[in-house]
Amino acid sequence: MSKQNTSEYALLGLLTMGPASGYDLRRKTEQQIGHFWNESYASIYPMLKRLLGRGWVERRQVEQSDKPDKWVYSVTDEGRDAFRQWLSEEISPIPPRNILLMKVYFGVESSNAELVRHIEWYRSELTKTLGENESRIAQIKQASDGSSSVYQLLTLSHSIHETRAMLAWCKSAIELLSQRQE
Amino acid sequence: MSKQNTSEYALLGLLTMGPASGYDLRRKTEQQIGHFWNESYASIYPMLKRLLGRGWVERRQVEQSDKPDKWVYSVTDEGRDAFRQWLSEEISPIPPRNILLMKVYFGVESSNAELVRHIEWYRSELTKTLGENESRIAQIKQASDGSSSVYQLLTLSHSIHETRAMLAWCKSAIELLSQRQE
DNA sequence: CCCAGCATGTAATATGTTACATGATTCG
DNA sequence: CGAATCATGTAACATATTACATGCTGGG
Repeated sequence: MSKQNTSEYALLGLLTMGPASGYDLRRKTEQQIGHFWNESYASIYPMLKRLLGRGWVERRQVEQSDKPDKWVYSVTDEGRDAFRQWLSEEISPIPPRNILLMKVYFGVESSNAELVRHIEWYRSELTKTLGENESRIAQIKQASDGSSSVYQLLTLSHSIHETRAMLAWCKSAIELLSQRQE
Repeated sequence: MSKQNTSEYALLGLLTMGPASGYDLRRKTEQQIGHFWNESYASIYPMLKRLLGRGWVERRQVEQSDKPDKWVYSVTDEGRDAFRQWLSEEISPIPPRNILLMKVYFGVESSNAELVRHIEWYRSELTKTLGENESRIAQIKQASDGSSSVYQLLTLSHSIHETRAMLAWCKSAIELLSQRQE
């Protein structure tokens, strides 16, 4: 596993679920895998070009009367093989990066009021995330055929576990910092 | 806040706690803030150079009889001001990237046994992390003067909350995937 | 003498982000 | 006609990772 290229595999994975244009992929990355993977949109077209070059995807032009024409990409057999191969490979951990915790860590240089302000911002972000993920789960459960949605639900459940834990931490951190005299 | 440069502030922050050489910082980033921030070691020296250029740190050469000579860096007043300024700035969220969840999401292309294998690897990583963080907490509580360690403890508590939640998810995910026929 | 640890760096490569550039079509 | 959405891309910049390169010192 010399190179990661995880973002390329993200696109490839989305294409295993059905053909899509670059523009489609742009939204799908956000809506479908956005809660655990972010895509830099500017690199979607270059990545598709590379995938084409490797023969992992192919594209055909689709004319549309109501909208501009578009290129629709789909996975080739080699692409699907490569994707499955990647799925089976060992994962190398992504090191953490949390700016909030850095500001907390260096709290002696700051004030407790300032820290509480940051943590409250964090809490509001988390609350938003939690709501989004809970409504996604509800949506999937309604529209579910029952089988392939298990995996999506598992990823959402992961995010919810994580978010709830972070919210609990926020609560205790805010309480602690508010009580303390500086 | 045009640019982030959070890594530079990480170094600056560590230097507000006391002078250190590049080599020291290399270990400190790992041991002290490693659980929420990773540093690419290759960039420590270039970053220190930039911090020097801005007048945020200064350095003096320290001769050592038993070890090679070294440059010891310390924060200037301007550096401390810049750091405090940065501490007060609003945080912009770092988008998530979780390879395990990507492999779970595309589980239909894989097998449940393979997924379980990945999740078990993840669980072992988490267990290791949890142990490390718990022993760090124990260490700090022992050696504590009681005041400035609150912030370190808070960041560790965050990691522990997070890790425990992830472990709970692993358990339920493994149970679910093991039961299911494919 | 060799290895481990201390100490500082560079080069090459890969990856990611921001902003910009262009143009079609539909709807109000 | 102007705004919104669909659609594809590039250029410039910023950042990160891997591997390499060098040299000191102490201890086995």
